[in-house]
Amino acid sequence: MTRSLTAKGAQTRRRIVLGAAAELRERGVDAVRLEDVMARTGTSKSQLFHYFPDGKEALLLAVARQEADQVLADQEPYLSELTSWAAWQGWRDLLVERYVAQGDRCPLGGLLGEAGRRAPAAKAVLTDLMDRWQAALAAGIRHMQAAHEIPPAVDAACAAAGLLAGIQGGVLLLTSTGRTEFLESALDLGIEGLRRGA
Amino acid sequence: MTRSLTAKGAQTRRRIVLGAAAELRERGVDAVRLEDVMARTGTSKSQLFHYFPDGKEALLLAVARQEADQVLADQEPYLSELTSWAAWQGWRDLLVERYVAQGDRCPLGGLLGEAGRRAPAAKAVLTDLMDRWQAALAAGIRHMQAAHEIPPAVDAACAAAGLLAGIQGGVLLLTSTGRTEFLESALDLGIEGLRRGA
DNA sequence: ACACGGCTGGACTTGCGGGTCCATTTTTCC
DNA sequence: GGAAAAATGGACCCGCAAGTCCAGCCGTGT
Repeated sequence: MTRSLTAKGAQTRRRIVLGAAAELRERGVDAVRLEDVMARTGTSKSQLFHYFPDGKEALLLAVARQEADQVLADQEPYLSELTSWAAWQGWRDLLVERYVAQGDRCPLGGLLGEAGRRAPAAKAVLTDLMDRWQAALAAGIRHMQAAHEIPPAVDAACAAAGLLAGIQGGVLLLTSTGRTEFLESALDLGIEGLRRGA
Repeated sequence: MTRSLTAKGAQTRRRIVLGAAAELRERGVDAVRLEDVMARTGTSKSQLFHYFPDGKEALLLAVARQEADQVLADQEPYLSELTSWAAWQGWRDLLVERYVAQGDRCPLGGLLGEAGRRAPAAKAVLTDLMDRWQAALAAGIRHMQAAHEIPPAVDAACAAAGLLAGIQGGVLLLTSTGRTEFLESALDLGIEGLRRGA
């Protein structure tokens, strides 16, 4: 993107993005203040605008990209290798554990809500994330179908979409109500449904 | 709550809440400005603070209560009478139709996200809504079990939780990506799962 | 009718937070 | 070593929107 970045500059930029991401998780999208990011990262306002001339929105967009990649990376090594029921179960457990540990801090939850309306670019990042996520699940389903573990009648894309919806809703309800049953039930029902060919 | 309300006063108050609700749907939780509510409802700032002395947060809380009740009311007459597969299907279709029509405006989506963190009262409204919603679904499942349409091994509460998670995620993804497949798949898979006893 | 209390209008204050500017220091590169 | 470019510090500006205040209006009851 922006050329001419000193090693020191790149490091500072990275520090800003990471600090902003942490601040985002703690405070929420629209409660993040540039001042907080400055304090956490030990930078000044001129630095923020030096590396992100388009201001807050551009910074948050960079953070969104970072977090979106992280969401998928956090599901490895399971997500890319959903080739056995054990892998599915491991993936399920990892997901639950991770989001329970996160508590009410969802890195992208805020963006999903409605922040995307004023920031179409952020919306694009989110839809792209969901596309990749759904594709990974669908690939896993097809692997299992090839291994005759899931009936061929199952539409992989549809099943993946439904499962993904369950995850998102489960996480949403986890963050807002503090209860894990929604996420766990959604995952268990979804996986059990695959087994039975729903 | 507030006593000594003239008929005219009650009407104005109601007008404010309704107008604020509309504004909330259109602009989102934290993008709502008191000024917008004033313009839409033809009221002045002193009126807003007259009826809601605690300011914006109290107003939005009143709106949240109103909208939460509406969400359940909108699912009638199906939600209370999930006693046949036809009723389940009708409920499913109604839900999809309603949210698709709403487009990217979700009355409570914003609150679910993270607004609840700074407004615990709003959070309580949401958890209460989800409780009632889940209970209604569980009741429907038990009806079907009594009619031997759903295997008795199914845990009604868990299945309802999973289904609800799918709905929330489906709506969330509908509002953020514009695609209906998530909501539809989640509902179809959930209902199909009930049939098969997942 | 008249007085009291709720109702309404609108100007004003205040604080917060994003964005700008420029002077200074540090790095890079020839 | 020195000029040019990048990195940094921090003071300043500005608009927006929540919340305050008070003066005047209605309508309700005795």
